[in-house]
Amino acid sequence: MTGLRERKKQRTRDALILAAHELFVTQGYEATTVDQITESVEVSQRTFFRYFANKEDVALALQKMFAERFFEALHGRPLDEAPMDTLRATLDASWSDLGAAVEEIVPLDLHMRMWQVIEVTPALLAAHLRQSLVLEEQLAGEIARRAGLDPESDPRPRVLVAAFCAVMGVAGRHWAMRGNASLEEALKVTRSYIDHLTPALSANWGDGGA
Amino acid sequence: MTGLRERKKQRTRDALILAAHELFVTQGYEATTVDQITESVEVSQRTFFRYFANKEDVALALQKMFAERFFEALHGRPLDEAPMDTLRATLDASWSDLGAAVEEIVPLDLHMRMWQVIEVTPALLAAHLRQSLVLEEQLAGEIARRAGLDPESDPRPRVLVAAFCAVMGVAGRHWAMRGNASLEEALKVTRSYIDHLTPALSANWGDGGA
DNA sequence: GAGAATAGTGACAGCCGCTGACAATTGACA
DNA sequence: TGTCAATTGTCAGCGGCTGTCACTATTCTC
Repeated sequence: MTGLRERKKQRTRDALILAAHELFVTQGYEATTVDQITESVEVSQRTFFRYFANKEDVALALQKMFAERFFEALHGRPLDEAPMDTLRATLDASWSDLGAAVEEIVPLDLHMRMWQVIEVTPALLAAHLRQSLVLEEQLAGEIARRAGLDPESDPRPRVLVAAFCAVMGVAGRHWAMRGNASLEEALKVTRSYIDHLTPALSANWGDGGA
Repeated sequence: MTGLRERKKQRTRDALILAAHELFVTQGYEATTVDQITESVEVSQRTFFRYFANKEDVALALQKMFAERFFEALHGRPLDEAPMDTLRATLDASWSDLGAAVEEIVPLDLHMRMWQVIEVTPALLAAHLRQSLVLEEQLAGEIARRAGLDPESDPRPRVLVAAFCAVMGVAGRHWAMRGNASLEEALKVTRSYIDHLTPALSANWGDGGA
């Protein structure tokens, strides 16, 4: 279906991601040099930087895939849902597809451990947060479009999406550090955290929420 | 009150921050080299890296000051406030003090323009987001402590603070790019965004919120 | 199916951020 | 004033990243 050239490119790209993940997870991100990655794939360093803008990029390639899929999944939702329900439903719907897509490039277990490396490595965490912010802005634009609002003037889409993504982030961090390394667990934690959002904003925390 | 040595250190540090800000704002962050900064202050490059862990650090020094002051101000709040009210009140209380503290190092106008540079420069935005996350975690710990909750097991403090900080971030970005360059305006925007949080989470957006 | 157009790669040189090590200088304090 | 400790400058060097150019591999065209 696709040309030989294209397939070759895809293969080196995937190989770079896989090799990088293995090295990052075993040695740590900072301790791994780009040269080590390229040596293990047998390409030149220059080639690496033709596939990835920088060293962070290869570490966050799968996270980026997540963002793209999530955004696409949002398009498919029916228009009569309330905004918050749309986000929640998109989460549920895109979750398992995502696992399969990841597995085609690196084993899921490796991906999970990479997630922890990201949380623990300042440079990666920073880049990851910025990437999440890009997704957030896309989501806000789409939510506004669906609701027929102008995303520039009406703050509600941005505010809602910001809160939603923030909670997703907290859940992700909690899961990466303390949960068990399964996708289902991650989804469960995330859903639970999102359900805590509205109650947490209310004045009194008298009842148990742990 | 303090020794000569201490004062000298403070002065070089402030001079570095000021020089860096001027260069970043006029030339852009990436286009400015550390050598340019140190030349304009007449210290060696090595000295620069003894004051700042990296180039990003000097650009975010004032943002860091903000975070520290905000966190300290949280301590002073009465314990009988609801968590959300505490955060809101801390915001109001610490705002103007902050302007004064900044002005001692760089002119407020320069600081405002630096804020825009941060939003526009990927590397700086990333570092800024990570720094904000550190503040977020501190705040969550303190909110949990005040409420007598275990921050590990109870998600509510983290969720509340995450949502609050996320909205503050959206407001800050909106103000930096589109608002006028005054502190009062920034506070006004931020307050307004926070007031939109709870309504934005509700199901229907029928009423006008712009 | 041969040759032209194009895409992808490797090799090399070089800038810049950042660090370790050691020597030189400067302020603190008796 | 002399000693000690803190601060700084100098130098060498690593690693991330980029521009350039020649070379190779594929796709396209006739």
